Amino acid sequence: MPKAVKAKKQNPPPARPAEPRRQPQQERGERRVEEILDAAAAVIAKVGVEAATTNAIAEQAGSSVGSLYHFFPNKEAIVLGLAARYESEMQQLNQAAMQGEADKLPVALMAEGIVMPLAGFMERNPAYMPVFYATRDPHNPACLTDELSETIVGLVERLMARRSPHVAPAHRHLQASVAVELVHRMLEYAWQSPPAERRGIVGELKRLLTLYSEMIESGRDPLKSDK
Amino acid sequence: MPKAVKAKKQNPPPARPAEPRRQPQQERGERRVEEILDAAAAVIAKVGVEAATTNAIAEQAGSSVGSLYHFFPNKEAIVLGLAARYESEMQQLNQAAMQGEADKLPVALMAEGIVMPLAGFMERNPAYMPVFYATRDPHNPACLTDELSETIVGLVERLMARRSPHVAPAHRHLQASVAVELVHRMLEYAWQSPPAERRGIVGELKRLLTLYSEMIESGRDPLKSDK
Amino acid sequence: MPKAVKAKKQNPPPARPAEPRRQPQQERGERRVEEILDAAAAVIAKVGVEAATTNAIAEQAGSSVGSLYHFFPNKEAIVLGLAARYESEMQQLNQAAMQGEADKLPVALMAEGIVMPLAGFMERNPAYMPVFYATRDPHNPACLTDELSETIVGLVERLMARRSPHVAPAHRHLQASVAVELVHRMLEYAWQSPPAERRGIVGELKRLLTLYSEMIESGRDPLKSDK
Amino acid sequence: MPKAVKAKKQNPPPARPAEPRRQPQQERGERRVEEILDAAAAVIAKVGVEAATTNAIAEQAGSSVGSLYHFFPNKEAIVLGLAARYESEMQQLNQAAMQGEADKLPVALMAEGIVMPLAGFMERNPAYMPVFYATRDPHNPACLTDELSETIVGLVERLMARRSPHVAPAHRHLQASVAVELVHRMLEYAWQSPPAERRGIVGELKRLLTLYSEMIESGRDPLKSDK
DNA sequence: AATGAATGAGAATTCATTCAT
DNA sequence: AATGAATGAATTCTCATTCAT
Repeated sequence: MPKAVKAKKQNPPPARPAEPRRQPQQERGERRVEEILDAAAAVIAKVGVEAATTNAIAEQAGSSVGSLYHFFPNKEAIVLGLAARYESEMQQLNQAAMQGEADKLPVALMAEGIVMPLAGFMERNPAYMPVFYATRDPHNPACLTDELSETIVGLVERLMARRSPHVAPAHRHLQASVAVELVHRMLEYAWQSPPAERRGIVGELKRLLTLYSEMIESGRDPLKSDK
Repeated sequence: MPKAVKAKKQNPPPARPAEPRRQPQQERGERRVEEILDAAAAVIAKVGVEAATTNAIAEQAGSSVGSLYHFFPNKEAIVLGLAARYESEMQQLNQAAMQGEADKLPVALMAEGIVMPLAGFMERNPAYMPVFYATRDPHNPACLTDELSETIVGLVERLMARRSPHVAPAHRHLQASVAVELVHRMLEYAWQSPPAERRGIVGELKRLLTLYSEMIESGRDPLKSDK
Repeated sequence: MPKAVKAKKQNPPPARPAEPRRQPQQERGERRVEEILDAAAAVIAKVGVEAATTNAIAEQAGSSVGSLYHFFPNKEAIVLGLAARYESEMQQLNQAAMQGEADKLPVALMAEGIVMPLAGFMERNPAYMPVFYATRDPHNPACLTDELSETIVGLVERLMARRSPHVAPAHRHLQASVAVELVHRMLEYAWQSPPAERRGIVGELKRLLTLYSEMIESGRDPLKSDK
Repeated sequence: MPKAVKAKKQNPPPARPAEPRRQPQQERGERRVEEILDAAAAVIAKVGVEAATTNAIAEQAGSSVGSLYHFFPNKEAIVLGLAARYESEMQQLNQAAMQGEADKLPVALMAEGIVMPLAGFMERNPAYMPVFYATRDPHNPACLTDELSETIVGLVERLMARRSPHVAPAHRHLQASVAVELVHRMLEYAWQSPPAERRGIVGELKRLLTLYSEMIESGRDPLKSDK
């Protein structure tokens, strides 16, 4: 008798607000929050988001669960905290890549300037992808849909607006989103692959991004072009 | 001597018993295996791989856990069973798209012929992406690295060999892999997005694939191309 | 392709997680460890080792499974913890029986002094035998081979060395082991028998031990003794 | 809140009669019963009584569970069936050892004649000890208390009656029981020990049995002898 | 008789979260 | 604030036994 499947239900139903239980005002508190996020990143890099237990994170932080729950209302909040931290770092990287001379750079160089810093970021932050994926997974209660990359997409849109002012805004939004996802997901692929293959994959990604940018800036639609 | 005693453990390595279950010997059994996989797909589509419990799957199959474990040694095997089923369906789709006239089709049409059937497949099989992702996640014990897509990559390589015989085999392998992942991951993105946006994303994916194919067949490297 | 899929499995050898639990850090924790062992002894005395469930033990301890698993990595560790506790109690009993005047006591009195305290111990610790047997059963994962009684055998050997210095050490080890097992197993028999018969069996055991000691000390081999 | 521990309860409460479901009259049925017992012995020798599953036994017998349950009402009955088979073999061995010339043999030779055939029996029947122990374990539902060895004890008593007619019958029963258990349990010890040590242990057992027999036949009580 | 699929209660173990100290 | 013990629902998996074919 096929019945409705129960969704996984965690112990009590913790009201979803999930904002940090208190804004740490003392420096010690802020340091602790950072230590916990560092620990969470380390644990998540090792075992993934699901398998990262709050106890493991606390231990890695040289602390105790109880202490951890002083600063975060639940595990989800820790993941979101990490996501927020990553977002702001990413933001800065992207800002750097998309400002000033980026407006007039040849597309190939622009692609290089966007992809390589991100590749470096992923190399340095092995927990980024698991966190990113968890916050995108519609089955995950901590899913952020896309609040996370919206700001980055915004950056890209603005860069595109400067380089290709003729494109309709709605279309531009789509193309910016696709470009952002293209870079993200192919970098994820690169880092899921054996290290020896990464360089090659990243190269192809740069080519893809260059081709896509050329297309946008030229206004050509390859699906219709019969040249 | 009030001490928490350490277990000796680590005896032999019986990880989990996980003995392969007997192949179904009666027709009824084969039907059951299919029903269980169907049920697993339904549950996974609803709640994801991690949250899909064996009990929920059994219930959805109108069966009991015991019966499920009669055919599958553990939950992981169910996911892998689904993956295998998907792979063979995918294989057929791709084979259809890459045979015969695909050799001489214009790239845009070839891209269309590859992307659209896959998009339809994903539409019909909402559990495909969760399963695919789980079997790719290095943190997941059921991770298959890439046995799964190797055969598809092989198909693509052969198509490419016919259309662009000049490319070096090693490079061709890289490009085929990248093309397969591009399609996969961007389709995943499309299906993680609100339905209204899917058509647009799929359109951009077709453009990306077309551009990439053009690049390969023309032998041009956009990273070096003189403006 | 309706096949029961074989799991790949056999990854690394993580048998069971079974990480040794943290030593209790607070006084409360030490108390809990003792309570859990007490509860385990009570439950095992009632239903045996196999049938003693962790939930039953936790309940008997007035605790919860989770708490139990806070201190013991698995059920096996609880049994081993009990075994260790018993061993150290036994050690003390034996030490008392084999020191000082035991060196020159007539064999019959020595046997009395060894057997009776152990009989009392078994009377007071009805879980001893089930635990002892489980830790000796080669089919049991918690089998300790004989680490457990080695220390007791050592005590006996030393007593024998003082009383019968002429015996070759290798032979002495054999005889000490046999004596220890004789006492153990016949006491087990006594406690598996109806209470009314115990006294008689224990008496015969004392006779056997006395005869065996006489034999050792006299150097006579009854298998060769002339009629 | 310490509560009463629930005893392990197997699925339905199968009425304890547990006699073979049918007396196999056809030869084929008898052969099947024997095959199943052989299979059970093999499996039990490998994994022990508790871990021997009915499915494993059926498979080892080249049969199916269903078939197995045609001949035995439950697992317990299989173990008891094995026990009965062993008992009758043992009986014959003992009968051979205790007849005719055993009446006048020197004790050392009598001990030899009793111990060695049993040692050979245990060597040939590695499932004997697990089965024997299971049917003696008061926590085991298949516990037979001592119906099993009663007949053997009877044999010994009769031998003793012929060799030492002066002993009071009640005392003789005790001594016969103790002698039987002595041999049994020390042989069990020998077979739980590494093969290299067995010969030595069996030798000591023969000495013990000889000493005990000498004591009985001489009427001397070593606990009182001050000689 | 034989086969093997079906059942489901029950066992071990985990882990997010709370609470006493 | 910090610590770590306590909780217990939830999950995976087992296995004796029954049943349909």
